[in-house]
Amino acid sequence: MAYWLMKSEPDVFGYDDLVRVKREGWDGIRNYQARNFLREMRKGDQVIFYHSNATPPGVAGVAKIVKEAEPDPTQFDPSTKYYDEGSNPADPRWDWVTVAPVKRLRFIPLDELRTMPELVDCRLLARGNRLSVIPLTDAEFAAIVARGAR
DNA sequence: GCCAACGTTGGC
DNA sequence: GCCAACGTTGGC
Repeated sequence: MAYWLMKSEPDVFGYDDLVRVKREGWDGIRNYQARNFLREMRKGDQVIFYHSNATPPGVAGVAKIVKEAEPDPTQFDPSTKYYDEGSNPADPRWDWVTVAPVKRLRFIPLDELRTMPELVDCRLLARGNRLSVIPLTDAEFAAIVARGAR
């Protein structure tokens, strides 16, 4: 099983929203590196749900992959801000995965994540990091879950 | 292929 | 609202 961290802006879609809707297509990924990670995800992989652009930013809970990558329908929908006129329906450029909630964690603010020795090498904390889908090691995932269980 | 301009992300 | 980081675009 693989582990991931995915960012979402809680003003748009937060962990509470995931709990409410029970499963959600993770739309709007428009970065090739992030897309390639989406394509590596397998059903059952565990995901740390991170609130970005929030006050404060931080980890909100655990989710899981319930459906593997398939074309993100918003790329073909001009009414959404994720529309990509350059994407060919015969060979779609962007994918989404479907996620479901697993467990809410005690909210772990970014400042606290920065104090965790297990996360010193995590891309989330790297200067200038903007990637919204990040692979985690087993140890990083376990440390975050343990921290959020306190 | 280089690189300047531009747009976006995301913390603060 | 500001700005650092960095990905993308497009002229050459």
